Amino acid sequence: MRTLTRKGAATRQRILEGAAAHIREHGVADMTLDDVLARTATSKSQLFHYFPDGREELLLAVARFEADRVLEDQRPQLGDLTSWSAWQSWRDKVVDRYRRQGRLCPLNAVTSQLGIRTPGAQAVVTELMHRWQAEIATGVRHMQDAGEIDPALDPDRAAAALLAGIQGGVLIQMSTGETDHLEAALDMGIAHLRAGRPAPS
Amino acid sequence: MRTLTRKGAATRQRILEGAAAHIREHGVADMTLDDVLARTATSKSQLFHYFPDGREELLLAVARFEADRVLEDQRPQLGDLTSWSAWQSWRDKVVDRYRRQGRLCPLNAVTSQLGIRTPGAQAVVTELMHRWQAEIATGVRHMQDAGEIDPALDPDRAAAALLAGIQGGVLIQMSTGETDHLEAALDMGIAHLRAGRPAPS
DNA sequence: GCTAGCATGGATCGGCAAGTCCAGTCTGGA
DNA sequence: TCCAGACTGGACTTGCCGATCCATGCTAGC
Repeated sequence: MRTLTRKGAATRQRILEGAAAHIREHGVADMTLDDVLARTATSKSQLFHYFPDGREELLLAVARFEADRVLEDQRPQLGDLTSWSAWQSWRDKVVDRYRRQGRLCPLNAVTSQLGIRTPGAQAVVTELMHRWQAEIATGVRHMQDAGEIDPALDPDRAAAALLAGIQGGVLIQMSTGETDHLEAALDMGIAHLRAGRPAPS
Repeated sequence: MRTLTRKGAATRQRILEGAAAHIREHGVADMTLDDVLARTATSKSQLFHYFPDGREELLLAVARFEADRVLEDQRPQLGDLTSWSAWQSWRDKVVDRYRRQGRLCPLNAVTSQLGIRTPGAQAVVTELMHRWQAEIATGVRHMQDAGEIDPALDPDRAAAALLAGIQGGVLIQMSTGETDHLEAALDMGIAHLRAGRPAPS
């Protein structure tokens, strides 16, 4: 696997995306390697050719794939939280993204399947959370610089709380199918940011 | 299984708690029925005698078992959120509970394993969330009656947001091992409740 | 103390799915 | 054009684990 021909890279990608799609539709516990092969018109030797460690390596690759999507799906709003209307528009995008996704969170599914024994999976999630939180915190700092948020507020801690609310909202949605909690958490988080702002000069 | 003798009930309970303990230690994917049997000194026929639908029924029972623990572990504080110091003490108890529990959340593990195809698992979680949210909302109403929280605030929505923060904080803890997000979410949620309170007469 | 039916032990089955292997094909650089 | 090595197909092995079954112990009410 040192060198991949174009054809090889395409096959690898097809397997990866096929696995991701299957997981999004049926969950990870139901995913068998043969399912992926059938869906992607590939054979077992190919799968093990591109993912020598088999199922585990494939799942980890899916986790990375899905983790990348999460932040991308919030662009460009996430990187540009420089006005209250931008925050609102980001909030709407997040809600919409997860509403579309439905009850199944592929990333949570994969990581909870890989579990403790695979530190790699946790690293993927941890890094995602750090990047996500950092981007939110940047937005908070922007608003502080603009005098819209109390400068005494700790941006990282505020971002952490907001991120936790999002994660929990999505988690609850996985059971209830409703985005009420996600929306409430986002609205409360943003309201809290606005509440403590200095009086307009 | 219509009637259980005392001995039978004890065996059933032993299997249930053994399974729960194994899941808490090793995760659900690693749990095999033989593991449970070995740990509880029982035999396969007993397991299927008390859980005729086998693994799935056992996991569902574990989910219920763990769900009950969650709220019980927050007593008596959760049922008595009638002063700010009570809220703070509840907050500390929640953080402490999840810090003890460590990276593995048995309930999340079990439900994400049972997944979509078992509506029962989702029902267990959904009901837990409803009860939890209702108890928090009751606390909010108490504080509103006491004039400590803005009466214009929607108690259910505030409770939903706070609950989402908790869930997300715990979820993030499962990857990072840290309770920072959980604490930030709780603190922000409670701060938000206090922030909008009417000026003391 | 008898007996109906609950409780237990453990051997065995059956199937599934991960992973291996080898034989054969295609690709691209020299 | 040639060939090393990348790519592909699919049968096969292997081991695990959920589930079944039946023979045998035990309990509890009468």
